[in-house]
Amino acid sequence: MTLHIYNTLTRKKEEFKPINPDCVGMYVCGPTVYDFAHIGNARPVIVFDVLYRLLKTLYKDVTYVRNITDVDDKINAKSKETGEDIRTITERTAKAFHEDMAALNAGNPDIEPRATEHIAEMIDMIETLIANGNAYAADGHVLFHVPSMPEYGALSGRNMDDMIAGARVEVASYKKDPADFVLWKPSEEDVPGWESPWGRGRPGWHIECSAMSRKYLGNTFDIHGGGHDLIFPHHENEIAQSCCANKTERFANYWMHNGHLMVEGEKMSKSLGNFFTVHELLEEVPGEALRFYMLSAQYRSPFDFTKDGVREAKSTLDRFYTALRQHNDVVASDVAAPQPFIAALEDDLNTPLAISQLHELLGNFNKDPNPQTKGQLLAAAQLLGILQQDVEVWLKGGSQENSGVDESSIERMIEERKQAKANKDFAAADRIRDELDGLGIVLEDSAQGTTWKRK
RNA sequence: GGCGCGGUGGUAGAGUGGUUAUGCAGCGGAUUGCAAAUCCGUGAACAGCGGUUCGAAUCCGCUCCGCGCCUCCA
Repeated sequence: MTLHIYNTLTRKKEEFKPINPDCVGMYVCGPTVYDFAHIGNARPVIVFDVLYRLLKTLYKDVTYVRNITDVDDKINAKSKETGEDIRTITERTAKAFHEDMAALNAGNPDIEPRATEHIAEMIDMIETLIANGNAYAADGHVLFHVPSMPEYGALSGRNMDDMIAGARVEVASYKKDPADFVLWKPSEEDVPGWESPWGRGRPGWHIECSAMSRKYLGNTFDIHGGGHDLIFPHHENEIAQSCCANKTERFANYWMHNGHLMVEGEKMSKSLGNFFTVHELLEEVPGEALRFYMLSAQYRSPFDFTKDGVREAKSTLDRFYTALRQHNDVVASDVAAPQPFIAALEDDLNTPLAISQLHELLGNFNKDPNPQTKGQLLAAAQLLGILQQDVEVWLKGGSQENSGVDESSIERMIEERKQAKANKDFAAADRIRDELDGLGIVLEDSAQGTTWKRK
């Protein structure tokens, strides 16, 4: 089995053939930094982190680029609303984003370019587009002229007539064609702006990805990813800009899009009160549980995020960690993840199937705790980015840091219970166990003694 | 209106034209002072209607239902 990827461009699962087998390039659309990342923002981060881990085992070198959008009208609006300086907002939000994603065990990309640091590259690209006859300046704006690109619409599978028919937005007077989109727009005094051949202004939404991906990955690269909703218009417009500016037929060879999140069966929205930021969820659930939960469905499917689901993911991880603790004395061999597990991931990141392999490994390990199986289990888990932390920290930290008992009192009560058991005073022993249970502490007796964990 | 995706057992969620997904929950058993953890066993599904086929939950068509996108939302 080799890596196969569902390509939005062709609507088929295809064998992945990198342009250069020694160095795979991947670009994923990153956050606009104006507010905490919500749980839906976490899905692509986790999914492409798993892909990155997998690619690194398959290829010598992988370059993963994920941008930070720090110039955007939503940021401007936020600043106007709170009075906070724009730079302060973007710096603080980017930092929070990194912390939250780290808690989800998602590593940083190799390169994380910021839009504001690549204005010159964007202006350069826009000038090329004008020179090539694909863009025009009007009213302080620069617009991409969609009819100048006959192939426009290939990614999203739509044609111009459909779009005009379905258009529900007023068409600005300076547009030559209703489908034309903004590359550059003028900035009023109180809005961030940069000097340009078209006056003081700021870039449109799509141009940063075209400019920055070209700078770091070249005119054509392997994989471009992002949320399903970005297919149109964002990615469609990126393709138009890049192919016309670079005079190439292909921008990215493989387009991957993750499905959206629902919350408790409903669309996540602030008004419904089911809007969760990663930041607030991390206060009640370990990031690893959120990550594992997200991976329980294939990345292209819509995902219904529920609190019950998170709890189940957490207790499943408990099972794995409990087994690892029980056989703490077994030293894991340095082996690769088993082939069926790899094959599942290579099949368009079939993480649910991969997880079922993980369960099989767990069963084998419980039956026969040997170094080989433990090594395989940990190697497989590493690719998913789970089961890498200290077993005691996981089991004793749990999700209830606030349950109010400290470790020394727990140890003391376990000692008391041990005495009671030695005296065959089972009523007293059970009373202690019940008391601890009420505090969220579960005891596990074994021949080696008693261990505990938080629920 | 246009384009696209999906409907699998109590639940979450894979999958293949004919043979057990897997987890959770349930039921029975082993183990345990009793539990917990673990192990063994077990029931249960492929939205509906047609078609192709020796055979379809898996391919095709239609119907019903749900969802997404259609200019700045991952």
